[in-house]
Amino acid sequence: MMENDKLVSGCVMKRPRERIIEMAQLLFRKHGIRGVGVDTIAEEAGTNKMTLYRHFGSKDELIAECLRDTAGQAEVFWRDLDATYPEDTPEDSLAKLHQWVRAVASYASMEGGGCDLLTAAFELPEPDHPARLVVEAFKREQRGKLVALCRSAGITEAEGLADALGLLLEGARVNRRSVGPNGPSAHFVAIAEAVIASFSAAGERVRERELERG
Amino acid sequence: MMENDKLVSGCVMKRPRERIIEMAQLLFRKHGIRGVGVDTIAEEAGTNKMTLYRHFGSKDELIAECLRDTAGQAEVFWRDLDATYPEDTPEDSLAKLHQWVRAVASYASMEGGGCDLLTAAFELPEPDHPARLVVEAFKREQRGKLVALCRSAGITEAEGLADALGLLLEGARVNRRSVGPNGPSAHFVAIAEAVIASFSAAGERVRERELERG
DNA sequence: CGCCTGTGTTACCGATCTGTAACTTTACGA
DNA sequence: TCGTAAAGTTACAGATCGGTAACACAGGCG
Repeated sequence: MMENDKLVSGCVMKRPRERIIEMAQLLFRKHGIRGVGVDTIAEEAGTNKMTLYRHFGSKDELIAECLRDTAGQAEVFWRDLDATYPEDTPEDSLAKLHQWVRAVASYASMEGGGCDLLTAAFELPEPDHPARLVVEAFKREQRGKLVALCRSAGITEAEGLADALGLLLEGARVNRRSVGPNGPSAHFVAIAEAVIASFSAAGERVRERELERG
Repeated sequence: MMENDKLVSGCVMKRPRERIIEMAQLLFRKHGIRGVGVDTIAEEAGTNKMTLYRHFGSKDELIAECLRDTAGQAEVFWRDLDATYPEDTPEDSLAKLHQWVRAVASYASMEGGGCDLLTAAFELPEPDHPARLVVEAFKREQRGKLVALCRSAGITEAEGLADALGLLLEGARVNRRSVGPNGPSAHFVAIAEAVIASFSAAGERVRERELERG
């Protein structure tokens, strides 16, 4: 029983705020953000519209809060990755990079795994929507972490490889959304491995050339 | 003056059907598909709701028609490409592949270039929506053409390269939508070239090995 | 001239949307 | 036991949504 849970008539139940966020995330994934109203969210969460508005103020703020919650799951993701490969040696970091590929692939192949922020970016075109700030900040942060991982793995063009992997991952997500899980996105791991290999080989060639020169 | 234009009080004007489609595409890009109503579309197109419904029957059908129109532009794209590189030799096909990269990059960097179908896939989650059929068919068709191009360019793993390029392109589009045109998507051409090079080199290595063996 | 097709106009339907007001009930802690 | 804060209830406002009915009007063509 967690900190913010409550006992209602003998039944353990999370508090309304959490129930609303979880149900909103679920319904947003199922029907789209604009495809579900606050009334439905509140009812399905086992509460009512007034409580929802007392907690979040507006639907837009609820959306932003849902995205912040989703983005927070990425921290667990990186913590797990750091726990598996705690060393900072180039060899361990390269293994960690390969593990990153497998992990994001398995996460992205889950039901709506990691698509929430992309969906928001597409469904809410208004440039000053509170949700867009969350999306932008998250994307930049993830790119930074991936660049750092590539760099400590000894990749010379760390930013190039990180961007390549980032685009491939987002492409895999969106492609899965378009043509289903059996399309090109199914080969994400193989493609990503090939790209990593080519960037590693490029670094090797540079190093060999430097050795030749003296 | 085109076939379907009309002279109204001395002014050349396209017919309502075309005006509605063009204005709908524009407004869908600006406010999202669910973010704009049929009333607004009709008014902004200089006509009225009844005419819209007489032509398209429903908003969903209008959406599908808009996507079919957008998808049709890809045919012009490939025709231009074929016109520039009419030969089928591996050398010309490889040059054509590089030209494909540059062309889709410049197309994707245009205002909402090629994002309409992705937006629809994200905004319309219902699996039997008429728009989803258009999206799926289009994606498969484009992949087929790209695979064929890679193959005639002498790439051994034609499908692998085609999928890699496809995912990169879709990733670039969606990334641009998330963090703007100055993010990782700005390096799409460089990344795509690197990937092509690595797939070409892989083929070279295979061929060298076969030569060594006999 | 009369016909016909395409288009414009107005009014309307029922449903749903975000958001608010006022009030009642519940739970928990001092 | 009483006070307080969170949560539930009901009703409603104002707007917008997709979609339809009925009718007026226009131009082209025989």
